[in-house]
Amino acid sequence: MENKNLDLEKQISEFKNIVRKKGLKFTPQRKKIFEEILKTEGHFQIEDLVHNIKEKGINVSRATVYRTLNIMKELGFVEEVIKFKNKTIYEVSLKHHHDHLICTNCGKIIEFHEEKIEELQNKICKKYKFHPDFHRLEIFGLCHECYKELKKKKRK
Amino acid sequence: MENKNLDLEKQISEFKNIVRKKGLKFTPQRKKIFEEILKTEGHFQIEDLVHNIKEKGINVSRATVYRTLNIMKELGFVEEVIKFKNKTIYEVSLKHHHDHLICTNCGKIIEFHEEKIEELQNKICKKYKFHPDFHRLEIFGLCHECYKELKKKKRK
DNA sequence: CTTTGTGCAAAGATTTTGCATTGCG
DNA sequence: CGCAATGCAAAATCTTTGCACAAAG
Repeated sequence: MENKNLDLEKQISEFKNIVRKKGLKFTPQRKKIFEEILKTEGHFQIEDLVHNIKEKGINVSRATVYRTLNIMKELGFVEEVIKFKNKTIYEVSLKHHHDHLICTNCGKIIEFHEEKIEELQNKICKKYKFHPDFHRLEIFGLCHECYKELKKKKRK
Repeated sequence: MENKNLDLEKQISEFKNIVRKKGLKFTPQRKKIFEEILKTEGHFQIEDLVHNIKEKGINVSRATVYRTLNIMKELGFVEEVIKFKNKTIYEVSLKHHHDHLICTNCGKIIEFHEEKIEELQNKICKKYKFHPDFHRLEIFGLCHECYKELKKKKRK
């Protein structure tokens, strides 16, 4: 628990330094948004963020949330990872790269990383003389729980 | 050329039959939209479609284009494949499955298919007891031409 | 003739932006 | 103090929808 708080402070401090190094300002709003993002399990949607912040009676406007996220994206603290049903899902980029299994029924996101897939991708890029920057691999389908549930319903 | 027109008619006819089989109506608008989609090189954006149709003086409203695309998606004639910069890119699903290299500079889309990646994906799904439906693999970066061009500019 | 489709305009949803004001550094 | 950030509301995008009318089957 204490450990966690130390981590949190360390990350916020790092964020502060990087923001300032870029000639930007470290405002209470940016701090708050960053804290809220760290509290998520790694993935979040903007509207959830806005909602969570509003709920706690903290004054950060939607515009600021959007603007801050764009800055964080540029600074590499978050990534736009998934677009599904016209919603953008962001991801906190504190871990190493991974891809996603997305349940189209319950919305659950499972992360995975398969080095061999990354290698094959590089091979393909070479073949097409393509210079990759980043990629997204999203597998949509049903998680085990939803699959079982839907199979049960079908039987009835 | 003649061959191509035969193909076209055959595909339109198939579309007509499937639409009717579903109890839906085969209207001139739906025919027109389908024809325009077939004319693309496999990928298109809704607004381009609307624009192309409008330009030819054909009367199909934006609402009808959106509604028709949703139907075509359900019927499997098109797929939503890429979300980039808040734009949805559709793909005509007449070819076998493939993935995409997307140039973030010029927007060019290169298609590829790598069976080994598909196999690895299946392996991963099994590991997580996930039941895949479809997937998207998008590699963003620079195509060879843009890479060369941007390198040249940087030097100056 | 019934039911579905269309066009239009309005409404929704998501994201960006202009401008006056605030506040960090 | 100067410049960047904020909040607000308006606007810009993209997409869906209600309703009256048209047309397919």
